[in-house]
Amino acid sequence: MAVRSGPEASLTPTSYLVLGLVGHHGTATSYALKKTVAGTIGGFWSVPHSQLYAEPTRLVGLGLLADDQESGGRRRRTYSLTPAGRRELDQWLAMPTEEGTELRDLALLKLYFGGQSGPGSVRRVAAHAVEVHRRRLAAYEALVMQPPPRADLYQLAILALAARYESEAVAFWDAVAVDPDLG
Amino acid sequence: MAVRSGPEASLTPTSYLVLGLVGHHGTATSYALKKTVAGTIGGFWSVPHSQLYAEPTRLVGLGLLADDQESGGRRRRTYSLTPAGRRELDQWLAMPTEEGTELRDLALLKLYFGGQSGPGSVRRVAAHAVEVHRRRLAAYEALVMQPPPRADLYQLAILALAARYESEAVAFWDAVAVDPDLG
DNA sequence: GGGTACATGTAATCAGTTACATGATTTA
DNA sequence: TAAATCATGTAACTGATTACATGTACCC
Repeated sequence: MAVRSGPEASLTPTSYLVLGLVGHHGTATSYALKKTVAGTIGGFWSVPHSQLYAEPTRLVGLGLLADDQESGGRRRRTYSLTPAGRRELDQWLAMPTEEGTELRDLALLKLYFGGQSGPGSVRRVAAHAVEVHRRRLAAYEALVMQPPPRADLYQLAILALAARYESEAVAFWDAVAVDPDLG
Repeated sequence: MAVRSGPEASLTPTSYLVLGLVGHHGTATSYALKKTVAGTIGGFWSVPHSQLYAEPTRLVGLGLLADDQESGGRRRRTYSLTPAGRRELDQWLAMPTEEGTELRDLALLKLYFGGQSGPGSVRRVAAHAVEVHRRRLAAYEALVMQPPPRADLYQLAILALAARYESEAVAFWDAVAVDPDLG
């Protein structure tokens, strides 16, 4: 007789992202999740919108979410945590993780092979990366100044960390753009 | 009659990672790729080893890699770039990317929902994250001090950037661990 | 009343993950 | 010679991506 229970084996980070967002909002439609992701976490943990429709369906099947579908009009589904879903989420949130941060970045991957592409390519890639990170930095700073509704201190702290990373990235790529040989 | 050519539509970042590594080494087995990834890029762009066996096979099929299989012993396959592969890689390396960095981090995701889990959980998750990032920082610093063979300036610069991020992460999580309420 | 952006999904495909399997070397 | 670790793959499954499709509300 096992002590642990629940379907945790089949849950992915996306599952917990959905559970967490629904838990945070109390109640949410897929579209609401999409908006939240786009506005905040999306910057450091993106999910395509189709997943935000598919995943809640799965979670309902697992008994972790309840859904309430409108009978008229758009017939849209509103999700909320079941007690089992709340338990599963809490348990996951309390468990430290072994993995660190993955800095997934195609531009860094290209730079990694910069020795094969030559200074011209490196300079162009770097110049563009500067712009990309500048924009992101501006977006994060705007969010910190004018936080989205329902944002709490943890979320603001994370935005601040992300902003710090972006500002380092700007400096980094700028240096590369100025001197693509890293002389 | 199209001007562009090649199978670039079906190539993923993993494909280019493999092409780039093979190009960098001149010639490589899957195992060699695995070692390189584990030692360097793995920190910011990880790939499971099974992909490093499957992907080269696909690339051979697309005519971008050539393989040379030992007839005796381990019958291992050694890959090298074909001219088409070199062209495809160069073209990709020269093209700036729109996407920025994704800071994929399960611990940050948990912290994002920290308001739902309480200070106790947050503290424990943070304390563990400090350790994880400390170890990574140490590993990056060791690499910078004693670079792997064949590492060039670009690769060292990236390691340095990663190290800077890790040291910020240590500070960040340490602050959270000390004061999980972010008072 | 026609266009455009918002809103809400479904379907097909496939890369990536996880798990399994096993031969070759080294070490104790 | 047994154990452990290094080296080299294969197989099955499925979550994620990409593309398609359509309804609804607002605006000019």
